[in-house]
Amino acid sequence: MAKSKELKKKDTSTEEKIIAAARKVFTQKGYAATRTRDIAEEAGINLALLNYYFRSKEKLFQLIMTEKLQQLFGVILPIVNNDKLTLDEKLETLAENYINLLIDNPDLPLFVISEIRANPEGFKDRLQVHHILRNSSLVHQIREKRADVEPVHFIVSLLGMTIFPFIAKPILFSDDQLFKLLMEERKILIAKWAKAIFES
Amino acid sequence: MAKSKELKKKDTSTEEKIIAAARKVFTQKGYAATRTRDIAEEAGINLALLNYYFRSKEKLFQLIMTEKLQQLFGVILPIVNNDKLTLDEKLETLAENYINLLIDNPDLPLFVISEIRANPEGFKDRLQVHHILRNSSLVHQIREKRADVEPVHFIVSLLGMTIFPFIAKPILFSDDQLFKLLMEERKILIAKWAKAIFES
DNA sequence: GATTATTTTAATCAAATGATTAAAATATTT
DNA sequence: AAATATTTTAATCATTTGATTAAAATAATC
Repeated sequence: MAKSKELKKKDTSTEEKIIAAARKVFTQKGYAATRTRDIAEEAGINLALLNYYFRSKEKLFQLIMTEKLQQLFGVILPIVNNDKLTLDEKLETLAENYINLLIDNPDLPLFVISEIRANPEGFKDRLQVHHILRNSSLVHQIREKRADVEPVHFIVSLLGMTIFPFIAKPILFSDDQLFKLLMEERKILIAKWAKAIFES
Repeated sequence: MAKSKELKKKDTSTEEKIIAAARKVFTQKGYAATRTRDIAEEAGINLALLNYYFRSKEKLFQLIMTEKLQQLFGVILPIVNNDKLTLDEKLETLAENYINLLIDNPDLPLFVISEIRANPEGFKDRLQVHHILRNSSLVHQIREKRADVEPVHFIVSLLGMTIFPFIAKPILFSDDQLFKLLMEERKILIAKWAKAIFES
């Protein structure tokens, strides 16, 4: 059979079960409030096995954090740096792709921000934010269009309109279904509004 | 003497010192990551005395949380509900007052959101959000102006542009002095941009 | 200066939690 | 079926952490 890669073990390996559980618990409760016992239970295995696979809570956390940072920046960077895209195209693509990502990972922003805040030293270098805000293709295009306003203001507004609803979700929205609908609507709205801001 | 209220004790009472320390540590690290020993140390007293004044970590936390919720909504409600203010006046006042509040309390939004997320049950009722989003004077004015778009979209954008920079501060901004300057600038920008969004 | 109130010291608890271990049980492979 | 690998059981450790206690020390008040 052509599609037989490695069907030797179960559909999801134990390691994967643990990682999936860690992903869920860590992103939901944060590092400090997470107990390794929670992760083991969520994974459907016992604490001893968890510590057999990953030697410590910290190691498991780093794994998840690295993954989440790549998710978070993985969507932005290719767009922000793409010289082929016009400013308007960037705005449209960013809103669309970012909201799609956040609909699938609603906990992502609050998790990453909270943990970086709790332990900033460990991230200072790993973040490519400085580049996005100062040297990216996006920044240059913004400067060209509006030399009178610091580009960071525009970018923060764009990110704010996009990310904030997911961060404030626990406070602002109770109906999960409605929330998803609104966020779908929001893709076009944000692109439109971002353009309006540049013209104002 | 006319201005002698109660000069019997020190300039700041022990109780106040503890509360101030709790305010600082809780809002910086969150409930789960805060140790009562940290608070005691920050207050310059010992753990025994802290537990003598406030019988538990939880009690002290509730005190701070109540205070922070009042801060957070105390600025919004009087504006959002004020029928005397036009929509544009509301936008201007909100941006101005909210950013002033956040400059003095940069940790406020991330703290409140994180803790509500960690324990939503305890807040479901205490939040007047539902009213702000559905029945406030602001909502009515928005609906009048733009019947084609769900008002919550506008409000979320306004809040996003205002609050998000303070939430993302640990990631986006390293220079504290520069950050303050940018936020000052932002007051007028947000009001202007919010208006532009309504017209677009 | 004696009395009262406040704070510290230092020891200690109990519970929670991250982590380890060895042996038994179960599943997988050969 | 035998050999090997995986997982569970269950007990146990060492720390951390919230909380309490009684006695001593210090400060404030009368």
